[in-house]
Amino acid sequence: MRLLVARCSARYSGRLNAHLPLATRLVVVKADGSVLLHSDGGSYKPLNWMSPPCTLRTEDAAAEAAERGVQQVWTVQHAKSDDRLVIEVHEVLHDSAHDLGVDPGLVKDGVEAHLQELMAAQIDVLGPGHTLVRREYPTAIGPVDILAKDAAGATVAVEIKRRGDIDGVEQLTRYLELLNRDPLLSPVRGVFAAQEIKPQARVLATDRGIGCLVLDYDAMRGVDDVDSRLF
Amino acid sequence: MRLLVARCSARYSGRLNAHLPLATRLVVVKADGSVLLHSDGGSYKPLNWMSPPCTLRTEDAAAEAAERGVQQVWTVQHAKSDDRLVIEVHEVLHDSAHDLGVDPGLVKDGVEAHLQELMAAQIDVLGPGHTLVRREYPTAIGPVDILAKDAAGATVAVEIKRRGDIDGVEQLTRYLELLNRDPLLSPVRGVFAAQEIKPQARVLATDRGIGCLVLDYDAMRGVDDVDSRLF
DNA sequence: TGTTCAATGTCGCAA
DNA sequence: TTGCGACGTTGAACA
Repeated sequence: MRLLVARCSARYSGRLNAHLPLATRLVVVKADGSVLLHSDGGSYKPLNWMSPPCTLRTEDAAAEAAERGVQQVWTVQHAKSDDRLVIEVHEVLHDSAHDLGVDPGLVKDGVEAHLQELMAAQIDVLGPGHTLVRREYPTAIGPVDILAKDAAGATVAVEIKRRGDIDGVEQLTRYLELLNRDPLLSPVRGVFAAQEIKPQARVLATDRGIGCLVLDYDAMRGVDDVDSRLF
Repeated sequence: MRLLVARCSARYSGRLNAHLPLATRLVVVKADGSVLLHSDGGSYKPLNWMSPPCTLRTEDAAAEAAERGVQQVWTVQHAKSDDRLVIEVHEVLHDSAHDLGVDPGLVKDGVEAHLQELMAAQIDVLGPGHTLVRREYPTAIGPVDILAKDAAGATVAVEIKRRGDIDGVEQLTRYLELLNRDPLLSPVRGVFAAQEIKPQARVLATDRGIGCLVLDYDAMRGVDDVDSRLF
């Protein structure tokens, strides 16, 4: 990994065109040739970058550029597309290289799949008398998160999201349309369940006769913990 | 901005829990207190990070941690949430600080807004005789990108995307359904316009009687440049 | 300040 | 490889 702190300007062309005026920035060159251009603020997203696979070519500035104060020109060319990042280095304030080795990677502990597990285990959050048919009920266009029966024996299809927006309602709508073609299941009622449901999504769901259910993750996990202790 | 290259492990807790095993990494501390943890590969996304506003506390390792080889413990606490990143520094290989100043920021060109401008100015890409009604035509569920009339005076609703996938077709379908309820506009025809249209999106659009239009950004910009020179 | 939508999104999984 | 959905999404525009 090479770290450069330098006054520089940059130009990206590829999926869009973008330009960075002259300023002091951090340039990170990773072992795979990828390049990040960071300012001293903002978030983790660089001002500009090039993703691997790509190649970096560094060269002294041509006469024309040197007159504008450019010392070096770094060209980062993507290997599989026309994406290109050109950095004009005006002044180097720091330059160092480091051998980092391979990273073992991040170990995550997710929330997303957990909601589905918890809901399957506590299917009565749908209302008294509900029973689980199965999780990930397969259909031609993908698995329905949860299929259940209500107290009256009618089928209920549940789509679970952490954040419930309009896309999730569309997804559930497609499932319902398909499921309702099956005479063994029809009529199938839809429930859109999420930790948070956006107003527009709620309106759309309601308009289509789909129920909305806000899930309390902490409460459900709490119940689950109690269960865990009992067994 | 402080740059640290160090053997370290890290633990994040907040919206999820995650752990980074001991390895050599780059730690970037920005002027606003935000922290990035980068490995020597992957994309521009750090392995772990803390976004501003947050505060960094660095301290020498307690006896218990020192026995595990830890020299320093860096705790990055988010100011407005419980998000926390704890870095255990085992060995410092590089440590430097740099004054970068404020960045003038990135200038972009070629995003969806540009496409919409260009298309409004060159509405005849829809076909001869088309006229613009207005951009961002408001409806109850959000603005339609472009509303136009064709040569015969019939209404055309256009949804513009940089990359056209299935979501954009769904969006346009919702607009069309709504617009067609308006007797003053109905019947409204739909056109899905994008620089690139995914095959699945094209199939879905065609199935719903929605036209597909692939936009050549460079060509449209070229025409626009010519116009700019003329007036 | 909150909501909505685009993004050079990126990332991971499965068909 | 491609499609598809989630993301500690981030970021910007707008109400």
